Amino acid sequence: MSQLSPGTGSGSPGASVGPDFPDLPEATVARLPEYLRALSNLAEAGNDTVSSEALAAAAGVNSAKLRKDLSHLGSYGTRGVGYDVALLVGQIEHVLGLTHRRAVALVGVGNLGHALAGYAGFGSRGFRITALFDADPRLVGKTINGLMVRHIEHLADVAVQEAIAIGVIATPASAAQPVADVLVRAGITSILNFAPCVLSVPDGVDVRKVDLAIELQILSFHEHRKASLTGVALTGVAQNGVAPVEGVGG
Amino acid sequence: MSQLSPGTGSGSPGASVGPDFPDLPEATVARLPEYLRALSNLAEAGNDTVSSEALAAAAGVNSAKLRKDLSHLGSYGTRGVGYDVALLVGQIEHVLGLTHRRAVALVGVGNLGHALAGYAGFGSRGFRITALFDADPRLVGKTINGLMVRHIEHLADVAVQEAIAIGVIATPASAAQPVADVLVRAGITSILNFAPCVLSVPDGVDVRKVDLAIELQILSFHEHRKASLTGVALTGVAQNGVAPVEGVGG
DNA sequence: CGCGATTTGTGCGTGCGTTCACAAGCGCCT
DNA sequence: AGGCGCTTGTGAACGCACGCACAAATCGCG
Repeated sequence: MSQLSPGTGSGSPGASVGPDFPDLPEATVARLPEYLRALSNLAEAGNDTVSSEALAAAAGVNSAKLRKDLSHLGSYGTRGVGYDVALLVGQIEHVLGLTHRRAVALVGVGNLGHALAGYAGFGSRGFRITALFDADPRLVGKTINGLMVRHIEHLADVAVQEAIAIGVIATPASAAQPVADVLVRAGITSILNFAPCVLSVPDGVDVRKVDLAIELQILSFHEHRKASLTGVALTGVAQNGVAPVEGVGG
Repeated sequence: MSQLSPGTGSGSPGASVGPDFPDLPEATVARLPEYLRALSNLAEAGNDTVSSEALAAAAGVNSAKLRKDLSHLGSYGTRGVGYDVALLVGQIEHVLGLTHRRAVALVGVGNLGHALAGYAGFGSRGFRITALFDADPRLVGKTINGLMVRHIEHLADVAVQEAIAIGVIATPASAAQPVADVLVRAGITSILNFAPCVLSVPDGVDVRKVDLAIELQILSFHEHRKASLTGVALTGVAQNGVAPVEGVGG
């Protein structure tokens, strides 16, 4: 996934070219958004500075890990004091490329796509869904959240015109690969895929996949395992400090 | 052979309660659902057996990794031939605890929750949302996909009565922690959290988090990085055979 | 001005996950 | 029956990530 590659020379390089962090560990990158969210909350709560301990707790990680993560993007903390919240917010936003709101194209306005189109959480965190597409003529022309659904054949035009670099696929699995091909051909280099299938894209295009059923299946495994354990050790050998559940088993 | 946990001698090895795989690597567990999906597709396509190479391609992973993953659950392949698709499907389903359909409670029937309640992908992959809850009286009583939305104060009763072990939180972030507390108190031990916040739960309760904005922010980072790179190395050192993007750059 | 309390930044050991490479095993063909 | 090609299963090496523990640095106070 982290296979980077030049080429795909797209668009204007003028605006915000900086000597950024090409070697940030992927695990760190995945946690930065979490820190950013926690920091935003802290900033809203009026906090000026925050210690690594407090921020780590708010982000649900180990404090040493947090410090190491942040150290990768420079020294923005003060020993004995902590981190400047506003400064860190700005820095993380810069690293994540969130200094300007990014345009997102959403393909597939079915059940899930409809919800995503109306999801407020995107707008407040650096993204704006600027175009909706579908192949179903019954959905084309419909307006969702003030945005009209267009036929997917117009995707390339719109994507280029509105400088859209991120696409979201919320179609059935059978349609996902063709849609991905269209997205790639339209110059989109980042895809968030909600369809339960593997996408094949050329190098230089990043794909992240979110599969809701898989998440549940992983939980199911642990549930199954826990059930086996309680079945085996039914005597109640409380080997962990789980709080007793009240009002159950009656 | 993969000798797993010789102890835990629990009487009957016959039916379904077995000393399962308590030490399966977490990374492997996270991939098993992907293998299962690929295998299901292969089975539907009429394939009887499949090689690790083919299955790995269908699941989007390295074949060595796939073999090692599968080896953790026993020898279900035949050298020189491949894996028996049906057998492997059954085995993975067994390991993941998907031999019976699991009941899921969904809390928060807003924008996203509504979509999840109607998402067909759950039903076909081992889960059934059997109860919907919300705190908003305007939503309580509404019927979604043939299921009535109940007030969250009834969650504990319903969860116990219907033996629900998995809960999905699709509420705003501000409501997520109280909802999680309610779920835990109702005896639910697995939570899938769509709210952008960290949940605090007692030991023994598993939480998985899906944050849609974070996924986009991770993509944004790579997008930003790619943009910087193309800005720096604009000459286009095409060292890979990436398909040229047409009609971009205007 | 110096000292102690506090917190960052990081070197290092450890464990996990990934990948390579190959021996072992299986079926098929002659 | 025997050999050959193919595929699995796994030992071993490698790299990454995590967490501990501590030195370095800063602030506040007497």
